[in-house]
Amino acid sequence: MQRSTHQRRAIYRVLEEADRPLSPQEVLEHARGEVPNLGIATVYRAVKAMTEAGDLTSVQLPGEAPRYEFAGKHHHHHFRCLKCNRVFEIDGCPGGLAAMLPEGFQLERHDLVLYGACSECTNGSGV
Amino acid sequence: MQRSTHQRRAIYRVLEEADRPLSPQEVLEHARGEVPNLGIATVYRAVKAMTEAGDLTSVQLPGEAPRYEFAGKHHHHHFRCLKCNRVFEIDGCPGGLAAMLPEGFQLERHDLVLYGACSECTNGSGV
DNA sequence: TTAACTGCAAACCCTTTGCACGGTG
DNA sequence: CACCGTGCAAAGGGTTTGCAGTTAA
Repeated sequence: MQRSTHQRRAIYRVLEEADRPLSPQEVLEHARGEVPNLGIATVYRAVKAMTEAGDLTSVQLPGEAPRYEFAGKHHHHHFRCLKCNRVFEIDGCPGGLAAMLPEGFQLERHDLVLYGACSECTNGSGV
Repeated sequence: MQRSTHQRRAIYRVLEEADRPLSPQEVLEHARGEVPNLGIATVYRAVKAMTEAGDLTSVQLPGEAPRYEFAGKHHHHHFRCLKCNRVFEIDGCPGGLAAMLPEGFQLERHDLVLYGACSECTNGSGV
């Protein structure tokens, strides 16, 4: 079993407090508030271990490095802001995807990623 | 403007003859049939230039290296068969995606990837 | 002719690994 | 006390860049 160390608790807490998937680099920057000497290698090792343990899942957007969020959430998708590059969770899910498939194809799962501007980056249109 | 070189014509032809998106490495391997000393750097530079010129588009599936295909196709998505790993184009597109966004978010574009079994791999269920 | 293109190899970036020390159980 | 976990730094793998020679226009 895994040990509960100062570093891992900090990493866990950072992911817990963020309401969005974080990259290892983002985790490092946030967690250094608690553990100043935290190394990036430790973050990589921790998220890998937590993912294998089932506590985290990796969120992989096309062409981008993996981000991590807590596992066990309800089915959801992601939105990436093209200005600040942060990734947000989106609760909705379009229906009728199976109807898009050709004859004989069977749908098992799907990934949907929306791109645009988040509310903070949408200046001048209502924030 | 770009020059028409032996290497670029070979790279172009390889992508033209393939009926699926190719990775730079795959392009290199195929194109070396015509240009034995072709370097990987040249492939990267060529696909980058052709993409910027609008001749190619990159196809990026989550967690996978980018592949390239000819641009100018109609808006479409991709289906990857979990058994044979081939990627197919899907013509349909779900609507109402903007409605899934939180207040103040603006939708610009989206990526949808469907996973499952293609008709050839759906053995025992009607093929 | 001349400036873009190419091949090679080194540089880069992100991620992983090796090692000796520190801390958990 | 035994060993896992950590930080540092070096190694890896894939992509990009610098340079001098080549080639298209």
